[in-house]
Amino acid sequence: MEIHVILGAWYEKEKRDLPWRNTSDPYKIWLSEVILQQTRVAQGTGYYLRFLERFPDIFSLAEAKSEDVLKIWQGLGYYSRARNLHETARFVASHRNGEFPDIYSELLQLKGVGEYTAAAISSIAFNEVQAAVDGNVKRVISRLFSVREAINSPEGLKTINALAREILDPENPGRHNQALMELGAGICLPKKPRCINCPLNGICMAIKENRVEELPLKYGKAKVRNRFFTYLIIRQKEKIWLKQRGAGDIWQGLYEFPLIETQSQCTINDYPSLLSEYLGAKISEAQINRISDPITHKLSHQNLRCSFIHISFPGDTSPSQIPGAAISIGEFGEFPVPKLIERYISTSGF
DNA sequence: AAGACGGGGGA
DNA sequence: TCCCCAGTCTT
Repeated sequence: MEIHVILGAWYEKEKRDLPWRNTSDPYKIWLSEVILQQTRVAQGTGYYLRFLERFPDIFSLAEAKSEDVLKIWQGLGYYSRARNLHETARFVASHRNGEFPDIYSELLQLKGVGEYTAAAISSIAFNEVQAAVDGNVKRVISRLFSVREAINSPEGLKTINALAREILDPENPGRHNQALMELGAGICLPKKPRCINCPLNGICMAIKENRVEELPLKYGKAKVRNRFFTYLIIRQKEKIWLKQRGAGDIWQGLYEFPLIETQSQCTINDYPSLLSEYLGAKISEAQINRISDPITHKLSHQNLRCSFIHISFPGDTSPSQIPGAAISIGEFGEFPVPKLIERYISTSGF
């Protein structure tokens, strides 16, 4: 199914009831968009309601004293927004007979109305097919398509804008834009996104590639990805288990011990369930010989926190679920392994 | 392309 | 503390 269909249905069901969503008055939509520039809904809502109470239409705003406009704005920050709002109101009132511009290109000429706000107003108030790309949308799109470029670089922005236009709902651009933003504000969060509740989690490229936490990329600071590895050094008599790494990740083709990767540093308490799940067998504590202190291994683009758990099976039987294959310890030197593994073995032994 | 512009809230 | 928020304007 098309993205905008899923998204639209989700939005109808989950959208918040916000005061500016029950109007098609461009004055009110314009006001809400300006207030919400770099401002959270929770912070802006009270200002929106008080502003409208004091200046219910564009003429009352146009006739107001600038001190009174700023007074209402007091505490909200970015006060140029209030000045531009006032100036634009006077312009529209005097030069356009109070009629708000109704197309993107003209909205863009207004003071304080940039690309995002022009697209938002034209799509929401006038149903013009324009993609409104704000911080939420940049994040959602970059994850949805696993965009490799930084979202604050010119190329990255071009990519995001192009994708935003592609997935736009031509029948309902305003609703679609708001749905994308709603998703970014409530589900596709900067940190700890709630992918489990996301209507698009089945088609999200970042989820598929396990890159949700590191996206969106930002130019300026080198984003180093943190990963948490727990290696299982599994021995039975003179045998030890190794596993070859697959494509699409570091160390492709090299060998290492069976590995459990977690999203965060796991503690001693996590191991029993983690191990039994991974090996498909109950691991009694007696079989765990040693757990190393975590080692940090730095790659240019990743920080690896690695722990090693030494496990032995004294008898002749071992779980059949162990990933990889058992080799004799004597053959270990014949297998290519990452530096990290080599270093650990040379200092700690098997 | 980079900096200025605010204040609040969450981790 | 740091990051980010329904961005825009200026240099």
